[in-house]
Amino acid sequence: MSANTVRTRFAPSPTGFMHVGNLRTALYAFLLARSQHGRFILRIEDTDQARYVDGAVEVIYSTLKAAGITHDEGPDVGGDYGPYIQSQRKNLYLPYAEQLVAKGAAYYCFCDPQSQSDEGGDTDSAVSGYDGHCRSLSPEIVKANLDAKLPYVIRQKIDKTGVSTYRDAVYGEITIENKVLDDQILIKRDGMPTYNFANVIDDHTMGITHVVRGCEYLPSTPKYNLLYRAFGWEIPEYVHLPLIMGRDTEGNVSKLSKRHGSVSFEGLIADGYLPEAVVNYIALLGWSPKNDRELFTLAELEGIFSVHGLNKSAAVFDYDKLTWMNGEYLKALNAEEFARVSLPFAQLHDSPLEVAWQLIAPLLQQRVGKLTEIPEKIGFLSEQPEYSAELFYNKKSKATPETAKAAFDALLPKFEALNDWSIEALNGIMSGYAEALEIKLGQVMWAIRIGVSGLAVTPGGPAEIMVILGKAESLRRLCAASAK
RNA sequence: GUCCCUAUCGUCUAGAGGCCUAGGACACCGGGUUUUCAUCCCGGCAACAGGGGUUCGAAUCCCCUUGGGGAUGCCA
Repeated sequence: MSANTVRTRFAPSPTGFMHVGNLRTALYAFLLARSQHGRFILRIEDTDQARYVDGAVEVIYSTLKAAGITHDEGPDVGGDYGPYIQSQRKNLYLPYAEQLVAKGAAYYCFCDPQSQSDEGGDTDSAVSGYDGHCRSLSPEIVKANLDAKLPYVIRQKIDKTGVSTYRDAVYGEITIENKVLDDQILIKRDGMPTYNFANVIDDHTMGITHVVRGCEYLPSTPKYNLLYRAFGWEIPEYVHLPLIMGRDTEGNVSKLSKRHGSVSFEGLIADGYLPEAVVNYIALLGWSPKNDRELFTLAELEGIFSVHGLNKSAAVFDYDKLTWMNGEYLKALNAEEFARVSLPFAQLHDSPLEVAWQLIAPLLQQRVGKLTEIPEKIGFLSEQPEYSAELFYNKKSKATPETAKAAFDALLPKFEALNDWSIEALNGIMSGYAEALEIKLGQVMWAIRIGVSGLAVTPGGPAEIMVILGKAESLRRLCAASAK
Protein backbone atom coordinates (compact mmCIF):
# COMPACT_ATOMS: atom_id res chain seq x y z
CA MET A 1 0.00 0.00 0.00
CA SER A 2 1.38 3.39 -0.89
CA ALA A 3 1.73 5.90 1.89
CA ASN A 4 -0.82 8.27 0.45
CA THR A 5 -3.64 5.78 -0.04
CA VAL A 6 -6.89 7.28 1.11
CA ARG A 7 -8.40 5.36 4.00
CA THR A 8 -11.84 6.28 5.29
CA ARG A 9 -13.98 4.56 7.87
CA PHE A 10 -17.54 4.26 8.97
CA ALA A 11 -17.78 3.86 12.73
CA PRO A 12 -21.36 3.24 13.79
CA SER A 13 -22.42 2.22 17.23
CA PRO A 14 -24.67 -0.83 17.27
CA THR A 15 -27.99 0.64 18.32
CA GLY A 16 -30.17 -1.80 16.44
CA PHE A 17 -31.20 0.48 13.65
CA MET A 18 -29.51 2.50 10.94
CA HIS A 19 -30.55 6.12 10.73
CA VAL A 20 -30.44 7.43 7.16
CA GLY A 21 -28.13 10.19 8.33
CA ASN A 22 -25.66 7.57 9.45
CA LEU A 23 -26.14 5.66 6.26
CA ARG A 24 -25.38 8.78 4.27
CA THR A 25 -22.22 9.32 6.28
CA ALA A 26 -21.23 5.75 5.46
CA LEU A 27 -22.07 6.34 1.82
CA TYR A 28 -19.95 9.48 1.53
CA ALA A 29 -17.01 7.90 3.35
CA PHE A 30 -17.31 4.90 1.05
CA LEU A 31 -17.63 7.08 -2.04
CA LEU A 32 -14.66 9.19 -1.05
CA ALA A 33 -12.51 6.09 -0.66
CA ARG A 34 -13.72 4.52 -3.91
CA SER A 35 -13.36 7.68 -5.94
CA GLN A 36 -9.74 7.90 -4.80
CA HIS A 37 -9.07 4.19 -5.20
CA GLY A 38 -8.59 4.02 -1.47
CA ARG A 39 -9.88 1.71 1.21
CA PHE A 40 -13.06 1.81 3.22
CA ILE A 41 -13.07 0.41 6.74
CA LEU A 42 -15.92 -0.61 9.03
CA ARG A 43 -15.37 -0.24 12.74
CA ILE A 44 -17.94 -0.98 15.43
CA GLU A 45 -18.04 1.55 18.26
CA ASP A 46 -19.49 -0.27 21.22
CA THR A 47 -17.74 1.35 24.16
CA ASP A 48 -21.02 1.93 25.97
CA GLN A 49 -21.89 -1.45 27.41
CA ALA A 50 -25.13 -0.14 28.82
CA ARG A 51 -26.38 0.37 25.30
CA TYR A 52 -25.65 -3.08 24.03
CA VAL A 53 -28.43 -4.33 21.77
CA ASP A 54 -28.63 -7.94 20.69
CA GLY A 55 -28.22 -8.48 16.97
CA ALA A 56 -27.45 -4.82 16.35
CA VAL A 57 -24.18 -5.53 14.59
CA GLU A 58 -26.06 -7.73 12.13
CA VAL A 59 -28.31 -4.79 11.31
CA ILE A 60 -25.22 -2.82 10.36
CA TYR A 61 -23.92 -5.59 8.11
CA SER A 62 -27.24 -6.22 6.44
CA THR A 63 -27.92 -2.54 5.85
CA LEU A 64 -24.56 -1.88 4.28
CA LYS A 65 -24.95 -4.97 2.17
CA ALA A 66 -28.43 -4.02 0.98
CA ALA A 67 -27.18 -0.54 0.18
CA GLY A 68 -24.25 -1.94 -1.79
CA ILE A 69 -21.69 -0.26 0.46
CA THR A 70 -18.87 -2.77 0.76
CA HIS A 71 -15.99 -2.46 3.19
CA ASP A 72 -12.44 -3.63 2.59
CA GLU A 73 -11.68 -4.13 6.26
CA GLY A 74 -13.95 -4.83 9.19
CA PRO A 75 -14.90 -7.30 11.90
CA ASP A 76 -16.43 -9.73 9.43
CA VAL A 77 -13.89 -9.45 6.62
CA GLY A 78 -10.72 -8.94 8.64
CA GLY A 79 -7.80 -6.71 7.75
CA ASP A 80 -4.35 -5.74 8.97
CA TYR A 81 -5.55 -3.21 11.53
CA GLY A 82 -7.90 -5.31 13.64
CA PRO A 83 -9.63 -5.96 15.79
CA TYR A 84 -12.34 -3.75 14.32
CA ILE A 85 -14.66 -3.85 17.29
CA GLN A 86 -13.82 -1.37 20.02
CA SER A 87 -14.84 -3.59 22.91
CA GLN A 88 -12.22 -6.05 21.67
CA ARG A 89 -9.64 -3.27 21.71
CA LYS A 90 -10.47 -2.35 25.27
CA ASN A 91 -6.96 -2.89 26.65
CA LEU A 92 -5.43 -0.68 24.02
CA TYR A 93 -6.74 2.62 25.25
CA LEU A 94 -5.69 2.94 28.87
CA PRO A 95 -1.95 2.85 28.12
CA TYR A 96 -2.41 5.66 25.61
CA ALA A 97 -4.28 7.69 28.22
CA GLU A 98 -1.54 7.04 30.78
CA GLN A 99 0.98 8.16 28.21
CA LEU A 100 -0.93 11.42 27.98
CA VAL A 101 -0.91 11.77 31.77
CA ALA A 102 2.85 11.31 31.73
CA LYS A 103 3.14 14.02 29.10
CA GLY A 104 0.99 16.36 31.15
CA ALA A 105 -1.79 16.37 28.59
CA ALA A 106 -4.23 14.49 30.78
CA TYR A 107 -4.91 13.93 34.46
CA TYR A 108 -6.67 11.65 36.90
CA CYS A 109 -9.96 12.91 38.24
CA PHE A 110 -11.54 11.45 41.33
CA CYS A 111 -14.59 13.66 41.42
CA ASP A 112 -17.99 12.18 42.05
CA PRO A 113 -19.97 12.05 38.80
CA GLN A 114 -23.14 13.39 40.46
CA SER A 115 -21.46 16.48 41.85
CA GLN A 116 -20.35 17.43 38.36
CA SER A 117 -23.64 17.07 36.59
CA ASP A 118 -25.12 20.53 37.11
CA GLU A 119 -22.18 22.71 37.93
CA GLY A 120 -20.56 25.36 35.87
CA GLY A 121 -23.76 26.54 34.25
CA ASP A 122 -23.78 30.22 34.98
CA THR A 123 -20.18 30.79 35.91
CA ASP A 124 -17.88 33.05 34.01
CA SER A 125 -15.13 30.62 34.78
CA ALA A 126 -12.73 29.81 32.01
CA VAL A 127 -13.74 26.19 32.43
CA SER A 128 -17.11 25.25 31.02
CA GLY A 129 -18.71 22.09 32.31
CA TYR A 130 -16.21 20.46 34.61
CA ASP A 131 -14.91 22.76 37.31
CA GLY A 132 -11.31 21.56 37.06
CA HIS A 133 -11.17 20.40 40.64
CA CYS A 134 -8.62 17.62 40.02
CA ARG A 135 -6.63 19.46 37.39
CA SER A 136 -3.81 20.30 39.69
CA LEU A 137 -3.85 17.58 42.28
CA SER A 138 -0.39 16.94 43.66
CA PRO A 139 1.34 13.74 42.47
CA GLU A 140 1.29 12.52 46.07
CA ILE A 141 -2.46 12.79 46.39
CA VAL A 142 -2.96 11.17 43.00
CA LYS A 143 -0.74 8.29 43.98
CA ALA A 144 -2.45 7.92 47.34
CA ASN A 145 -5.89 7.90 45.69
CA LEU A 146 -4.75 5.40 43.11
CA ASP A 147 -3.23 3.17 45.78
CA ALA A 148 -6.47 3.40 47.74
CA LYS A 149 -8.23 2.11 44.61
CA LEU A 150 -10.43 5.18 44.46
CA PRO A 151 -12.51 5.16 41.32
CA TYR A 152 -11.28 7.62 38.74
CA VAL A 153 -11.61 8.91 35.23
CA ILE A 154 -8.88 10.35 33.06
CA ARG A 155 -9.52 13.79 31.69
CA GLN A 156 -7.86 15.66 28.88
CA LYS A 157 -5.91 18.67 30.20
CA ILE A 158 -6.60 21.57 27.91
CA ASP A 159 -4.72 24.85 27.95
CA LYS A 160 -7.53 27.40 28.08
CA THR A 161 -5.63 30.28 26.54
CA GLY A 162 -5.64 31.35 22.92
CA VAL A 163 -7.55 29.87 20.02
CA SER A 164 -7.45 26.72 17.93
CA THR A 165 -7.79 26.79 14.18
CA TYR A 166 -8.12 23.92 11.79
CA ARG A 167 -9.23 23.35 8.24
CA ASP A 168 -12.19 21.32 7.14
CA ALA A 169 -12.60 20.12 3.56
CA VAL A 170 -16.17 21.36 3.43
CA TYR A 171 -16.40 24.23 5.88
CA GLY A 172 -12.97 25.73 5.41
CA GLU A 173 -11.20 27.33 8.33
CA ILE A 174 -12.77 26.90 11.76
CA THR A 175 -11.53 28.83 14.77
CA ILE A 176 -12.56 28.09 18.34
CA GLU A 177 -11.54 29.79 21.54
CA ASN A 178 -9.72 27.32 23.75
CA LYS A 179 -11.47 28.55 26.87
CA VAL A 180 -14.73 26.96 25.73
CA LEU A 181 -13.04 23.58 25.38
CA ASP A 182 -13.96 21.26 28.19
CA ASP A 183 -11.54 18.95 29.97
CA GLN A 184 -13.34 16.01 28.44
CA ILE A 185 -13.18 12.52 29.84
CA LEU A 186 -10.92 10.13 27.99
CA ILE A 187 -11.25 7.03 30.13
CA LYS A 188 -14.50 6.39 31.92
CA ARG A 189 -14.91 5.11 35.45
CA ASP A 190 -15.52 1.62 34.05
CA GLY A 191 -12.14 1.68 32.34
CA MET A 192 -13.62 2.01 28.88
CA PRO A 193 -12.59 4.88 26.64
CA THR A 194 -15.11 7.52 25.68
CA TYR A 195 -16.15 7.72 22.08
CA ASN A 196 -14.05 10.81 21.54
CA PHE A 197 -10.88 9.22 22.82
CA ALA A 198 -11.34 5.82 21.23
CA ASN A 199 -11.96 7.58 17.98
CA VAL A 200 -8.64 9.33 17.96
CA ILE A 201 -6.70 6.24 18.97
CA ASP A 202 -8.48 4.01 16.46
CA ASP A 203 -8.37 6.44 13.59
CA HIS A 204 -4.66 6.88 14.08
CA THR A 205 -3.78 3.24 14.63
CA MET A 206 -5.94 2.22 11.69
CA GLY A 207 -4.26 4.70 9.41
CA ILE A 208 -7.40 6.68 8.65
CA THR A 209 -6.53 9.61 6.38
CA HIS A 210 -9.95 11.27 6.04
CA VAL A 211 -12.38 11.55 8.92
CA VAL A 212 -15.89 11.78 7.46
CA ARG A 213 -18.58 12.57 10.03
CA GLY A 214 -21.53 14.80 10.78
CA CYS A 215 -20.94 18.50 11.37
CA GLU A 216 -22.14 18.25 14.97
CA TYR A 217 -18.45 17.48 15.65
CA LEU A 218 -17.26 20.77 14.23
CA PRO A 219 -16.98 22.53 17.62
CA SER A 220 -15.29 19.60 19.38
CA THR A 221 -12.71 18.88 16.70
CA PRO A 222 -10.06 21.10 18.32
CA LYS A 223 -10.09 18.71 21.28
CA TYR A 224 -9.30 15.87 18.91
CA ASN A 225 -6.50 17.87 17.36
CA LEU A 226 -5.01 18.62 20.75
CA LEU A 227 -4.93 14.88 21.38
CA TYR A 228 -3.25 14.14 18.06
CA ARG A 229 -0.70 16.81 18.77
CA ALA A 230 0.00 15.59 22.28
CA PHE A 231 0.82 12.19 20.82
CA GLY A 232 2.82 13.75 18.04
CA TRP A 233 0.52 12.19 15.45
CA GLU A 234 -0.50 13.58 12.11
CA ILE A 235 -3.94 15.15 12.09
CA PRO A 236 -6.25 13.61 9.48
CA GLU A 237 -8.23 15.51 6.87
CA TYR A 238 -11.66 16.42 8.15
CA VAL A 239 -14.75 16.12 6.03
CA HIS A 240 -17.70 17.32 8.08
CA LEU A 241 -21.13 16.76 6.61
CA PRO A 242 -24.21 18.96 6.82
CA LEU A 243 -27.07 17.59 8.91
CA ILE A 244 -30.22 15.99 7.57
CA MET A 245 -33.32 17.63 8.92
CA GLY A 246 -36.95 16.65 9.14
CA ARG A 247 -40.04 18.82 9.16
CA ASP A 248 -42.75 18.18 11.73
CA THR A 249 -46.47 18.81 11.36
CA GLU A 250 -46.10 22.35 12.66
CA GLY A 251 -43.57 23.09 9.95
CA ASN A 252 -40.56 23.28 12.23
CA VAL A 253 -37.32 21.66 11.17
CA SER A 254 -34.93 19.79 13.40
CA LYS A 255 -32.53 16.89 13.21
CA LEU A 256 -34.32 14.12 11.34
CA SER A 257 -35.88 11.81 13.91
CA LYS A 258 -38.63 9.25 14.30
CA ARG A 259 -41.41 11.77 14.67
CA HIS A 260 -40.78 12.88 11.10
CA GLY A 261 -41.52 9.46 9.64
CA SER A 262 -39.40 6.44 8.93
CA VAL A 263 -35.80 7.46 9.36
CA SER A 264 -34.07 4.13 9.49
CA PHE A 265 -33.01 2.30 6.38
CA GLU A 266 -35.06 -0.72 7.41
CA GLY A 267 -38.07 1.47 8.04
CA LEU A 268 -37.85 2.97 4.57
CA ILE A 269 -37.56 -0.45 2.99
CA ALA A 270 -40.62 -1.54 4.97
CA ASP A 271 -42.38 1.55 3.61
CA GLY A 272 -41.89 0.19 0.13
CA TYR A 273 -38.78 2.02 -1.03
CA LEU A 274 -36.10 0.19 -2.97
CA PRO A 275 -32.58 0.18 -1.45
CA GLU A 276 -31.14 1.61 -4.68
CA ALA A 277 -33.61 4.49 -4.61
CA VAL A 278 -32.87 5.28 -0.98
CA VAL A 279 -29.14 5.32 -1.68
CA ASN A 280 -29.60 7.48 -4.76
CA TYR A 281 -31.81 9.89 -2.86
CA ILE A 282 -29.59 10.34 0.18
CA ALA A 283 -26.53 10.71 -2.02
CA LEU A 284 -28.11 13.92 -3.28
CA LEU A 285 -29.02 15.21 0.18
CA GLY A 286 -26.02 17.41 0.81
CA TRP A 287 -24.03 16.56 -2.26
CA SER A 288 -24.43 17.57 -5.88
CA PRO A 289 -22.70 16.38 -9.04
CA LYS A 290 -22.89 20.02 -10.18
CA ASN A 291 -25.11 19.26 -13.11
CA ASP A 292 -28.78 18.46 -13.70
CA ARG A 293 -28.54 14.71 -13.46
CA GLU A 294 -30.33 13.05 -10.59
CA LEU A 295 -30.49 9.33 -11.24
CA PHE A 296 -27.27 7.50 -10.48
CA THR A 297 -26.29 3.95 -9.78
CA LEU A 298 -23.90 3.42 -6.91
CA ALA A 299 -21.18 2.45 -9.37
CA GLU A 300 -21.65 5.75 -11.19
CA LEU A 301 -21.43 7.66 -7.92
CA GLU A 302 -18.17 5.90 -7.11
CA GLY A 303 -16.74 7.38 -10.27
CA ILE A 304 -17.90 10.96 -9.94
CA PHE A 305 -18.04 11.64 -6.21
CA SER A 306 -15.96 14.58 -5.02
CA VAL A 307 -15.82 16.52 -1.77
CA HIS A 308 -16.19 19.69 -3.84
CA GLY A 309 -19.83 18.81 -4.40
CA LEU A 310 -20.53 18.67 -0.68
CA ASN A 311 -22.91 21.29 0.64
CA LYS A 312 -22.60 23.27 3.87
CA SER A 313 -26.19 23.87 4.80
CA ALA A 314 -28.56 21.36 6.32
CA ALA A 315 -30.98 19.55 4.04
CA VAL A 316 -34.60 18.69 4.73
CA PHE A 317 -35.52 15.09 3.98
CA ASP A 318 -38.34 15.18 1.43
CA TYR A 319 -40.41 12.00 1.33
CA ASP A 320 -42.25 13.20 -1.76
CA LYS A 321 -39.12 13.40 -3.78
CA LEU A 322 -37.93 10.04 -2.50
CA THR A 323 -41.27 8.60 -3.59
CA TRP A 324 -40.86 10.06 -7.06
CA MET A 325 -37.35 8.72 -7.34
CA ASN A 326 -38.46 5.33 -6.09
CA GLY A 327 -41.14 5.30 -8.78
CA GLU A 328 -38.44 5.87 -11.37
CA TYR A 329 -36.54 2.87 -10.05
CA LEU A 330 -39.72 0.80 -9.98
CA LYS A 331 -40.48 1.64 -13.61
CA ALA A 332 -36.97 0.74 -14.64
CA LEU A 333 -37.33 -2.79 -13.27
CA ASN A 334 -38.17 -5.53 -15.75
CA ALA A 335 -41.62 -7.06 -15.40
CA GLU A 336 -40.52 -10.17 -13.52
CA GLU A 337 -38.45 -8.22 -11.04
CA PHE A 338 -41.30 -5.85 -10.38
CA ALA A 339 -43.72 -8.73 -9.86
CA ARG A 340 -41.29 -10.30 -7.44
CA VAL A 341 -40.57 -7.22 -5.29
CA SER A 342 -44.16 -6.02 -5.31
CA LEU A 343 -45.91 -9.25 -4.33
CA PRO A 344 -44.95 -9.15 -0.63
CA PHE A 345 -46.54 -5.70 -0.39
CA ALA A 346 -49.82 -6.70 -2.02
CA GLN A 347 -51.17 -8.30 1.17
CA LEU A 348 -52.91 -10.93 -0.87
CA HIS A 349 -52.40 -13.74 1.65
CA ASP A 350 -54.44 -16.60 0.25
CA SER A 351 -56.58 -14.52 -2.04
CA PRO A 352 -57.24 -15.97 -5.49
CA LEU A 353 -55.62 -12.82 -6.84
CA GLU A 354 -52.25 -14.20 -5.87
CA VAL A 355 -52.19 -16.57 -8.81
CA ALA A 356 -53.15 -13.67 -11.09
CA TRP A 357 -50.24 -11.56 -9.86
CA GLN A 358 -48.37 -11.83 -13.13
CA LEU A 359 -51.42 -10.17 -14.71
CA ILE A 360 -51.88 -7.52 -12.04
CA ALA A 361 -48.31 -6.45 -11.42
CA PRO A 362 -47.70 -4.97 -14.90
CA LEU A 363 -50.73 -2.70 -14.46
CA LEU A 364 -49.24 -1.39 -11.23
CA GLN A 365 -45.68 -0.87 -12.32
CA GLN A 366 -46.16 2.51 -14.00
CA ARG A 367 -48.41 3.83 -11.26
CA VAL A 368 -46.67 3.15 -7.98
CA GLY A 369 -44.34 5.49 -6.14
CA LYS A 370 -43.74 3.20 -3.19
CA LEU A 371 -44.76 -0.39 -2.80
CA THR A 372 -46.98 0.23 0.21
CA GLU A 373 -49.42 2.06 -2.09
CA ILE A 374 -50.34 -1.26 -3.68
CA PRO A 375 -53.00 -2.62 -1.30
CA GLU A 376 -55.18 0.47 -1.64
CA LYS A 377 -54.76 0.43 -5.41
CA ILE A 378 -55.93 -3.17 -5.80
CA GLY A 379 -58.47 -3.34 -3.01
CA PHE A 380 -61.31 -2.94 -5.48
CA LEU A 381 -60.39 -6.23 -7.10
CA SER A 382 -61.32 -8.17 -3.97
CA GLU A 383 -64.23 -6.03 -3.00
CA GLN A 384 -65.89 -3.33 -5.05
CA PRO A 385 -66.24 -0.08 -3.10
CA GLU A 386 -69.50 1.79 -2.79
CA TYR A 387 -69.73 4.48 -5.42
CA SER A 388 -72.13 7.12 -6.61
CA ALA A 389 -73.68 7.38 -10.06
CA GLU A 390 -71.98 10.77 -10.24
CA LEU A 391 -68.82 8.90 -11.15
CA PHE A 392 -70.28 8.11 -14.54
CA TYR A 393 -69.87 11.74 -15.52
CA ASN A 394 -66.70 12.49 -17.43
CA LYS A 395 -66.37 15.78 -19.21
CA LYS A 396 -63.64 14.83 -21.60
CA SER A 397 -65.21 11.71 -23.02
CA LYS A 398 -68.72 13.22 -22.73
CA ALA A 399 -69.76 10.34 -20.53
CA THR A 400 -72.90 10.58 -18.37
CA PRO A 401 -74.95 8.14 -16.31
CA GLU A 402 -77.25 7.95 -19.35
CA THR A 403 -74.52 6.99 -21.81
CA ALA A 404 -73.28 4.52 -19.25
CA LYS A 405 -76.70 2.91 -18.91
CA ALA A 406 -76.97 2.65 -22.67
CA ALA A 407 -73.57 1.02 -22.87
CA PHE A 408 -74.41 -1.48 -20.14
CA ASP A 409 -77.68 -2.45 -21.80
CA ALA A 410 -76.03 -2.93 -25.16
CA LEU A 411 -72.87 -4.65 -24.00
CA LEU A 412 -73.99 -6.91 -21.18
CA PRO A 413 -75.56 -9.49 -23.51
CA LYS A 414 -72.47 -9.44 -25.69
CA PHE A 415 -70.16 -9.97 -22.74
CA GLU A 416 -72.42 -12.75 -21.51
CA ALA A 417 -72.23 -14.49 -24.84
CA LEU A 418 -68.47 -14.18 -25.00
CA ASN A 419 -66.52 -17.39 -24.56
CA ASP A 420 -63.04 -16.05 -25.28
CA TRP A 421 -62.71 -13.92 -22.13
CA SER A 422 -59.58 -12.06 -23.23
CA ILE A 423 -58.40 -8.48 -23.31
CA GLU A 424 -58.47 -8.48 -27.10
CA ALA A 425 -61.98 -9.86 -27.36
CA LEU A 426 -63.36 -7.52 -24.70
CA ASN A 427 -61.74 -4.52 -26.32
CA GLY A 428 -63.13 -5.66 -29.64
CA ILE A 429 -66.66 -5.64 -28.28
CA MET A 430 -66.28 -2.19 -26.79
CA SER A 431 -64.74 -0.62 -29.87
CA GLY A 432 -67.31 -2.28 -32.11
CA TYR A 433 -70.06 -0.67 -30.08
CA ALA A 434 -68.39 2.75 -30.16
CA GLU A 435 -67.90 2.58 -33.91
CA ALA A 436 -71.47 1.48 -34.56
CA LEU A 437 -72.81 4.41 -32.59
CA GLU A 438 -70.08 6.79 -33.78
CA ILE A 439 -69.23 7.82 -30.25
CA LYS A 440 -65.89 8.23 -28.56
CA LEU A 441 -64.46 4.95 -27.39
CA GLY A 442 -63.44 6.70 -24.19
CA GLN A 443 -67.10 7.24 -23.39
CA VAL A 444 -67.74 3.50 -23.44
CA MET A 445 -64.58 2.56 -21.64
CA TRP A 446 -65.21 5.10 -18.94
CA ALA A 447 -68.60 3.57 -18.20
CA ILE A 448 -67.41 0.00 -18.20
CA ARG A 449 -64.31 0.76 -16.13
CA ILE A 450 -66.34 2.57 -13.49
CA GLY A 451 -68.97 -0.14 -13.53
CA VAL A 452 -66.47 -2.86 -13.01
CA SER A 453 -64.29 -1.04 -10.47
CA GLY A 454 -66.25 1.71 -8.80
CA LEU A 455 -63.22 3.98 -8.98
CA ALA A 456 -62.24 6.97 -11.09
CA VAL A 457 -58.60 5.93 -11.12
CA THR A 458 -57.60 2.31 -11.47
CA PRO A 459 -54.63 0.30 -12.51
CA GLY A 460 -55.43 -0.98 -15.98
CA GLY A 461 -58.36 -0.39 -18.29
CA PRO A 462 -61.77 -2.11 -18.30
CA ALA A 463 -60.65 -5.11 -20.32
CA GLU A 464 -57.64 -5.79 -18.10
CA ILE A 465 -59.75 -5.49 -14.99
CA MET A 466 -62.45 -7.79 -16.36
CA VAL A 467 -59.92 -10.45 -17.23
CA ILE A 468 -58.50 -10.34 -13.71
CA LEU A 469 -61.97 -10.41 -12.12
CA GLY A 470 -63.15 -13.23 -14.34
CA LYS A 471 -66.36 -13.44 -16.30
CA ALA A 472 -68.79 -14.16 -13.49
CA GLU A 473 -67.64 -11.39 -11.18
CA SER A 474 -67.38 -8.91 -14.05
CA LEU A 475 -70.92 -9.55 -15.17
CA ARG A 476 -72.20 -9.38 -11.63
CA ARG A 477 -70.63 -5.94 -11.14
CA LEU A 478 -71.87 -4.65 -14.47
CA CYS A 479 -75.42 -5.75 -13.72
CA ALA A 480 -75.29 -3.92 -10.43
CA ALA A 481 -73.91 -0.85 -12.16
CA SER A 482 -76.64 -0.97 -14.76
CA ALA A 483 -79.21 -0.84 -11.99
CA LYS A 484 -77.86 2.43 -10.59
C1' G B 1 -26.42 31.50 28.68
C1' U B 2 -21.83 30.59 25.80
C1' C B 3 -19.58 28.80 21.44
C1' C B 4 -19.70 26.92 16.34
C1' C B 5 -22.02 26.47 11.59
C1' U B 6 -25.44 28.16 8.02
C1' A B 7 -28.83 31.35 4.67
C1' U B 8 -30.98 30.91 -3.76
C1' C B 9 -38.22 28.86 -5.55
C1' G B 10 -42.55 25.27 -0.31
C1' U B 11 -38.38 21.16 -0.74
C1' C B 12 -33.44 19.14 -2.95
C1' U B 13 -30.12 22.06 -5.61
C1' A B 14 -26.99 24.76 -10.06
C1' G B 15 -24.43 29.34 -9.60
C1' A B 16 -16.38 30.29 -7.87
C1' G B 17 -17.83 39.12 -9.81
C1' G B 18 -20.11 40.29 -15.86
C1' C B 19 -22.53 34.20 -19.33
C1' C B 20 -28.56 35.52 -14.46
C1' U B 21 -34.47 38.48 -17.41
C1' A B 22 -31.11 33.21 -11.72
C1' G B 23 -30.96 26.97 -14.53
C1' G B 24 -32.67 21.76 -13.26
C1' A B 25 -35.65 18.31 -10.17
C1' C B 26 -39.82 17.16 -6.59
C1' A B 27 -44.54 19.06 -5.26
C1' C B 28 -48.54 22.05 -7.22
C1' C B 29 -51.52 24.06 -11.49
C1' G B 30 -52.82 23.98 -16.85
C1' G B 31 -52.67 21.75 -21.80
C1' G B 32 -51.67 17.60 -25.19
C1' U B 33 -51.06 12.26 -26.56
C1' U B 34 -52.99 7.53 -25.31
C1' U B 35 -58.54 2.13 -26.25
C1' U B 36 -60.71 5.31 -20.06
C1' C B 37 -58.08 7.41 -15.30
C1' A B 38 -52.94 7.06 -14.51
C1' U B 39 -48.16 6.73 -17.02
C1' C B 40 -45.85 9.91 -20.80
C1' C B 41 -44.99 14.75 -23.28
C1' C B 42 -45.38 20.11 -23.23
C1' G B 43 -46.21 24.59 -20.53
C1' G B 44 -47.00 27.58 -15.98
C1' C B 45 -46.44 29.11 -10.81
C1' A B 46 -42.38 30.00 -7.61
C1' A B 47 -36.25 32.14 -4.81
C1' C B 48 -31.04 35.32 -4.30
C1' A B 49 -33.58 36.93 4.22
C1' G B 50 -32.72 42.52 5.41
C1' G B 51 -29.21 46.54 5.68
C1' G B 52 -24.54 48.55 4.81
C1' G B 53 -19.95 48.41 2.21
C1' U B 54 -15.91 46.87 -1.85
C1' U B 55 -16.27 47.22 -7.36
C1' C B 56 -17.31 50.13 -13.64
C1' G B 57 -20.30 45.75 -12.26
C1' A B 58 -22.39 41.29 -6.68
C1' A B 59 -26.77 35.79 -5.83
C1' U B 60 -21.39 35.42 -5.86
C1' C B 61 -16.32 39.22 -1.70
C1' C B 62 -16.45 41.91 3.48
C1' C B 63 -19.33 43.68 7.86
C1' C B 64 -23.81 44.04 10.79
C1' U B 65 -28.80 42.45 11.80
C1' U B 66 -32.35 38.76 11.59
C1' G B 67 -33.79 33.79 10.80
C1' G B 68 -32.47 28.50 11.02
C1' G B 69 -29.53 24.54 12.92
C1' G B 70 -25.87 22.27 15.97
C1' A B 71 -22.54 21.76 20.28
C1' U B 72 -21.97 22.37 25.30
C1' G B 73 -22.72 13.86 28.59
C1' C B 74 -18.43 9.05 32.61
C1' C B 75 -24.01 8.80 24.68
C1' A B 76 -22.05 7.83 20.23
